Amino acid sequence: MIRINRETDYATAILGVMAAEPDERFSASGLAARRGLPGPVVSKILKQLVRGGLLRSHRGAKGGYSLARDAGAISIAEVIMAMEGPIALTDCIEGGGEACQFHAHCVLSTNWSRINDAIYRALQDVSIKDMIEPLTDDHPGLRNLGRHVRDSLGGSAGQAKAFRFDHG
Amino acid sequence: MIRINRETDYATAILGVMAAEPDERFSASGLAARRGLPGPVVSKILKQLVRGGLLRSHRGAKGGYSLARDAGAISIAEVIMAMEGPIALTDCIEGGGEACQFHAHCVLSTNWSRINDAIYRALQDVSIKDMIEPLTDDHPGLRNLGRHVRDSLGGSAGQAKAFRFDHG
DNA sequence: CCGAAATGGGACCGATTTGGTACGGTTTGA
DNA sequence: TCAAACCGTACCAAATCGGTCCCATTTCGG
Repeated sequence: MIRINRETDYATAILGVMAAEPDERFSASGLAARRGLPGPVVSKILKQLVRGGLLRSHRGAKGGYSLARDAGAISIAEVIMAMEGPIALTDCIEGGGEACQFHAHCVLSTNWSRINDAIYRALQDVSIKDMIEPLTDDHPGLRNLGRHVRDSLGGSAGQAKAFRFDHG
Repeated sequence: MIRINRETDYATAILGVMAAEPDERFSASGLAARRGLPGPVVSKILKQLVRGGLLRSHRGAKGGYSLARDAGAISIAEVIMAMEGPIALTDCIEGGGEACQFHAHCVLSTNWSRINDAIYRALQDVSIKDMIEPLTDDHPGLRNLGRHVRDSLGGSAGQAKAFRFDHG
């Protein structure tokens, strides 16, 4: 239902805690306690974020997790992709057009692709840092959101590509 | 995965066919044949769209479905809501804040709400009519998209409300 | 050198959602 | 009266989601 799953939501919450003290090193259990979330879930999420390149992990005793980059440089779009894979509203977009089993409506797919593009760029313009502070009227990152959406819609013909996350 | 479900996709395809001949009356089986979709599925979708007020139905022989309003006045947001219920990225938004079982991160919920708001308004500005024609650079509906997104982000403090569809 | 504290990588499971089918009832036009 | 349509709803298999558990591996510290 145009909905991100719960783990992604938790992920932003966890990243929010870490963003407040960027130089700290956090253990999974510590973060779980801080957010009141079940330990195993937090652990699972953290592993995923490491695989996505958003966190760095340090093994062994006194190990833990820390942000891989500045919180201002981690976008919500990246968090979603790390947790859920490519951002693709429809099967058509995800499959690059070949997934339309019924080949039903490829006229529309270009426009779905544009909408997808717009949403992606909007999410790309909101960072973890933005999320942890109350947004004021003219927060630069968020004002740019609108512009990028407009730009993406004015661009050349739709390339029906999903925005894939490089998990490698 | 920030993904609309397949039936919603089909719904836009079906509405697209109907929008091309606004005065026609379409049977479920006819539409299914035209789009190459399984009959029962199309039928199910059409019923849902009637309940959502987007289509009018006419029973009996020579009956069928027709658009309840002009195709330019039916937004993608409405289609999604008719098919999938309220547009709410997170549980928090949907439940009005009380659904946070772990009460984890209500600092962030306001900002999620703003993002949700932006996406909703963007989808509200794209009509079925827009979807059936290749979008040019400065299609008015799509240019407005960006502006509305910006407006929603500049607004007053976030009211964490889902955009509910009145199914009654 | 050993043990505790951490992460890494899975497997696993119940509950929900999704995608699709089926069937009996009701309305309407010829 | 009969067939063409819609209406409602129940049903089902498959996929996804939310969450737990277990064990291997790494590292620090005494």
